[in-house]
Amino acid sequence: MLLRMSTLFLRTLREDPADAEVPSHRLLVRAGYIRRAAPGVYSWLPLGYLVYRNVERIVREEMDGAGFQEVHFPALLPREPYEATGRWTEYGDNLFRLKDRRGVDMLLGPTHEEMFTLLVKDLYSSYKDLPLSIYQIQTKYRDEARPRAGLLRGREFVMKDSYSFDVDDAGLERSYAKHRDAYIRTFDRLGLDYVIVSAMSGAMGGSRSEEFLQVTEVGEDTFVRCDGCGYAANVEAVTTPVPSPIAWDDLPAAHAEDTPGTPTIETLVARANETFPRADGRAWTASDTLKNVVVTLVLPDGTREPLCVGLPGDREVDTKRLEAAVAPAEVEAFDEADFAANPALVKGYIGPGVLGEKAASGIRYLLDPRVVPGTAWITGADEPGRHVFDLVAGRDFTADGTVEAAEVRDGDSCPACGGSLHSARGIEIGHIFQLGRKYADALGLQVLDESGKLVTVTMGSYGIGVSRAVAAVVETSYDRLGLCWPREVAPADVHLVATGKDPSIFASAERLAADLEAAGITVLLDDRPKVSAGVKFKDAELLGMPTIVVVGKGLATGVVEVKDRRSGDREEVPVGEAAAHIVAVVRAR
RNA sequence: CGGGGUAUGGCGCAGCUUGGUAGCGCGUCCGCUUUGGGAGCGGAAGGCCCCCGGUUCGAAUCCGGGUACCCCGACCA
Repeated sequence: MLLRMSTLFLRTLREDPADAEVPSHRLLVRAGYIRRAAPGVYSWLPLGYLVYRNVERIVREEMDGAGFQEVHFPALLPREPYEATGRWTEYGDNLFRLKDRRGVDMLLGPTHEEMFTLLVKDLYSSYKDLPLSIYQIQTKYRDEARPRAGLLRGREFVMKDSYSFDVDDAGLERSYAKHRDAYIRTFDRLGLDYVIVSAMSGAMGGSRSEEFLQVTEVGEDTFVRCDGCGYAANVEAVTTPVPSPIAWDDLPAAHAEDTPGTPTIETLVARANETFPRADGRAWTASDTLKNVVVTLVLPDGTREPLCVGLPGDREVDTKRLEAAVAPAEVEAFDEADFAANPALVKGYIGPGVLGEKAASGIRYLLDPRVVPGTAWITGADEPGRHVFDLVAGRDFTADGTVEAAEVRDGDSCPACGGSLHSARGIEIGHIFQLGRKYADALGLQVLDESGKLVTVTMGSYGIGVSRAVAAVVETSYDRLGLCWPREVAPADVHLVATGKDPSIFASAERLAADLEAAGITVLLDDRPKVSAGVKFKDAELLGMPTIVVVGKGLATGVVEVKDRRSGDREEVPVGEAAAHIVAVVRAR
């Protein structure tokens, strides 16, 4: 393939676009790879589409290589299947809905679990047909509340989605593992710097879920990693190491004290140190207090119920973690009206005494895992201006269970090895789920097993953001001059710059380009006449082909210049050997 | 859905405080010169100044109301 700058449909921008901040967005627009068509909707220009197709090709090769079969569903879908699984309403405003001329509801697919499940149900009915893994590469539509960062979060985007179908859990485990391996190969080929983190399966149901996160500051997902071992988890899925219970034989009895004007943890700690100093001389801190945070859960059917989370006073409730823990319910703040409806709760002085399904308030009470039996706390006495000291978990109060809802902080203990966790950000480039039987149940996907009994199929769901991966690749490979494509996704192998006014220079460049093309190398030839060398060099750096070849003033001494875009290394090569040399450079990686 | 910011030629911006014929750089087109780091000179095209209303002799500018976009948060298989 030979592309000519003289005729290429391309306009590079000299300055950064004002409405783009993250590097991938800024550079893809500036270098003329994409243009915004509408909020969160982008058009691909020739160079961008070449990159996109390369990424898609790699994804497809790895899927096919793993033995998965490609199918293709429509993006325009009927309402009924989504009604059957409840997602017509569950998806809410995020679903692009439309009506046909007869007023029949349709939608633009946000994901295709229903369609895949129904297709398999249509055709297959025996355990002998399974396992099966099929996939598609398809445009998806989600009416995001806030699209951002160019290709990273669009309302239209391309996703590769696969689904596995197995008769039993062991089969699902194998299908999941195959996808996991295929994803590792895919992202390695794309040159991404990623981690695999444990994730919550959340509302999707199922037992196991992992995300592939490209590590970068501009990512939207927060995850934690352990310094010591390989543990990594999405912040929603981090588990707290549970301390051993402590014997309470020697602990003093609980005693309520007057602590007027202490509705917050700060005021409480200050008052405690002033009026009730500890016997051992150490000062009270927020972590000695037990904070009881009440929220309202909104269930999918609209029912509202209060929930109280008890956690050490030095930590806040992380709403995302709490929501992940109580999914599919959503979490809302507990407001004044809610307090009025629950007179047992004394705002600012809530204690375990009234909490729990069997206690005065009847409110379900869940504890942070750190609050193990034998730990002693200062907490609300359920009377205005009073707190209880030396209230011991297990001895003086119990709860309805535990919940992972406390914020995760840098330095927290690793649940795997006890080391220290630290947080980082990432772009979700892939996600693999063990869905289980949620969709098969809802849509009635069953097969006959060996004994002739109907069994519900168990499924996995696996996604790669293909258009997002283009942006993710950029995030790993750019510098202050512009893009630096990895060879496998670059629009062309070589950017061949002809600079000078002597016709013999252009003739030499043409010959070299033809030789390279004949050898199977893709070439972007800058054959623009009357364009200064500086402009051509800047464009070559901005556009980011992995190898830049300059045919110019060196020709007088019989050499051309070969530069590596990423390292900046350059060497001079005799014209006669140039083609062979460049072929070797390109093939080396 | 909350908070902040912005809206002026293809791109990046000034002008607005204090109302008076819309400006700069880049890009584009023509001519000449130039050709190894976003060239020089001369000429040219291109603008409902986001929209609607108000004040005024006169509004890009002042006032009121919208809308859109960007960023942060909430949300996000």
